[in-house]
Amino acid sequence: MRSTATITDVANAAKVARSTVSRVFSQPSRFRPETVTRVQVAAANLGYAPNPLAKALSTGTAAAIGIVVPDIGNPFFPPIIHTAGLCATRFEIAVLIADTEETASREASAMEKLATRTDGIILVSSRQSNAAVLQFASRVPVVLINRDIPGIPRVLISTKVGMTQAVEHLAGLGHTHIAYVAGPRRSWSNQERINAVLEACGRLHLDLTTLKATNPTYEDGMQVAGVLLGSRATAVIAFDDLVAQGIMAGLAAMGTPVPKDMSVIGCDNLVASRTYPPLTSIDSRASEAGTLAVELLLQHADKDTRIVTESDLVVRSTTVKPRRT
Amino acid sequence: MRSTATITDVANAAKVARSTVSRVFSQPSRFRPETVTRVQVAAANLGYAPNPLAKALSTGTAAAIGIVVPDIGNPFFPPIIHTAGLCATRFEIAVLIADTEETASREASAMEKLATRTDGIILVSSRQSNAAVLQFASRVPVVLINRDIPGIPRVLISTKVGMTQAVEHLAGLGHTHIAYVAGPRRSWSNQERINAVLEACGRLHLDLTTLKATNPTYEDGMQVAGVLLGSRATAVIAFDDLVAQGIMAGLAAMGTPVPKDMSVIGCDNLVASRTYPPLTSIDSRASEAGTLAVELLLQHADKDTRIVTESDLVVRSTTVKPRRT
DNA sequence: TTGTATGCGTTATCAT
DNA sequence: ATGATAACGCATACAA
Repeated sequence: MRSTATITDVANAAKVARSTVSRVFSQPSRFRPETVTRVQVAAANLGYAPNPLAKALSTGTAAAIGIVVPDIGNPFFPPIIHTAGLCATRFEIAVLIADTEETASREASAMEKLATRTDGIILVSSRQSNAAVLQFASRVPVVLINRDIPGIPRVLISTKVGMTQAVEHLAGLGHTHIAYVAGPRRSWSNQERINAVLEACGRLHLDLTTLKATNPTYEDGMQVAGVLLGSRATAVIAFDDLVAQGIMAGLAAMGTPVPKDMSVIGCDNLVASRTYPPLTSIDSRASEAGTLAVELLLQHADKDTRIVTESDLVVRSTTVKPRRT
Repeated sequence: MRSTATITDVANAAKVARSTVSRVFSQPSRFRPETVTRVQVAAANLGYAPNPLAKALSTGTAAAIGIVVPDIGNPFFPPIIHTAGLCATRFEIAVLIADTEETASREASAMEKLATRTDGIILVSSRQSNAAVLQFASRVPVVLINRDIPGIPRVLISTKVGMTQAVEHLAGLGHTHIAYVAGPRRSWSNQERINAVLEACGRLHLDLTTLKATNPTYEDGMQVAGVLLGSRATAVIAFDDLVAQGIMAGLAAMGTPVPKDMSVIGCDNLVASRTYPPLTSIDSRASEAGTLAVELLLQHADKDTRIVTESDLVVRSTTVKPRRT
């Protein structure tokens, strides 16, 4: 916190009362132009900037929000944080950030800490129980991202449409047996994705093999590649790009060319453009969620607000006709 | 900002003065155990938590720091932010974050905003002029990461050792002509890297071709691949992993197998383990810089403090003996 | 060992 | 149209 000129300094320099200075900044129209400019000049000369902390104490609103993510290092979150920050800046609002290292306890304490400094919290991919989150949200304004808890405003990054398009894309190419590599069982995203795949496969009469990547990592993706080759699937949809990347590496290591012998589709479209071959993936437009969440928080959105984002398939080079029909 | 129990509420409940409550939290030893527990019980019952904003106003220190990065979406920064946050949490200090979208003007205004809310700022890979940064640092405690401005404490993420090891590694494999693909001309990192390569090549009598990736991106890396094939180099060191990834994709697209016909080395070791083949890269341990910078800031490090981090080569699968000696 | 009083920088409520 | 003054929640110098 820096000691700069205070409102009192400006008031003295401009020969007016402190309250006048304060109001010149908020409602200049209420004053004679002469007074306004006198105050503004004095403020400029002294390099005066209002102290947000003092303002917070006086007004009861901190002009700051908190954003809590499981792991900043996960490439899924930075775009969300980025747009949230952009949006917050538009409203002259500061962003506090906390990384919970994927643990519920750290998440809880981080929220508690942030709550006392901010006007509300955006909780992304919470690892806590519904009950814990609800209890917290009853005391502090909260907006959820990627967690579907009735009673708390939330924005869900959906890939349902994209997943459906992915299956249809594969069916259109002539695939009749595909695999889905699932992510974290409890995750809302995973459940939505697998449901979409199930529905589309049923509708299009495709055989479906379901595999699991316990953790949505490159390493687990690599391990799954072996199992995948044991199935009769000619195409695979992975829980996310990271897993898809692992699968591609695993297949390559086993001498199976992608896409010739196996079509691969990722999800999130985060690193897909930088793989080789460039990965067909589902763009979830996750970054939009950051903006939406900030707006919801600032507008004190109704507790039943539930925004579901759109998504679509981005076809690149890893999906082709199956070798054997 | 949430309205919770205040120090006055606790004081009333415990039948003591406000100052007693305050001091029970800071120096419990000064009180009779009976008083201490009475206050603690009252505080616990009311769910009292000190208001950091009020404390900040009273003490003149905000118990918060700011961290300013050019682009959260760049995978280079999140690890730094992560460790900085971890370290700050250890000291019970909050972290405000700002993303400048790579522009000097946004960076300047972000720093100005953050300065009024925090006790100091960590400025990462600043895009501003030395003069502007110095001027700001004269008013507000600042620690630099990856910017070498005398007069401001700084931590530099060095890859000198790793780059030297990289050249030695290639020489050891039998390469006699290598290429270096440079990054942003003005960047401290780039200058340090190219100097290290120049020195090692001179010492080991290696021919060196220098190429440029105007922006350190995957796309520019791809474009460079063509030029690279026009040279007689049998190995290439890229400014960073992203460029290396682009080069690998470019080479693959032109039918040049890596590493058989071209050895490739990246830098930063951020995505290297997830490429295929896994990329030999230089681990710059960038994340350490976050911790170091926070410590420097909190300890009010001397203005001439200059920490240079270590680095080392991580050999994976993209570097082998040259085909033609 | 504990209580009283004051100030931190701002906004807001009265006045004038 | 502007000024005086009381909060906001806490820490601290000073008393007792």
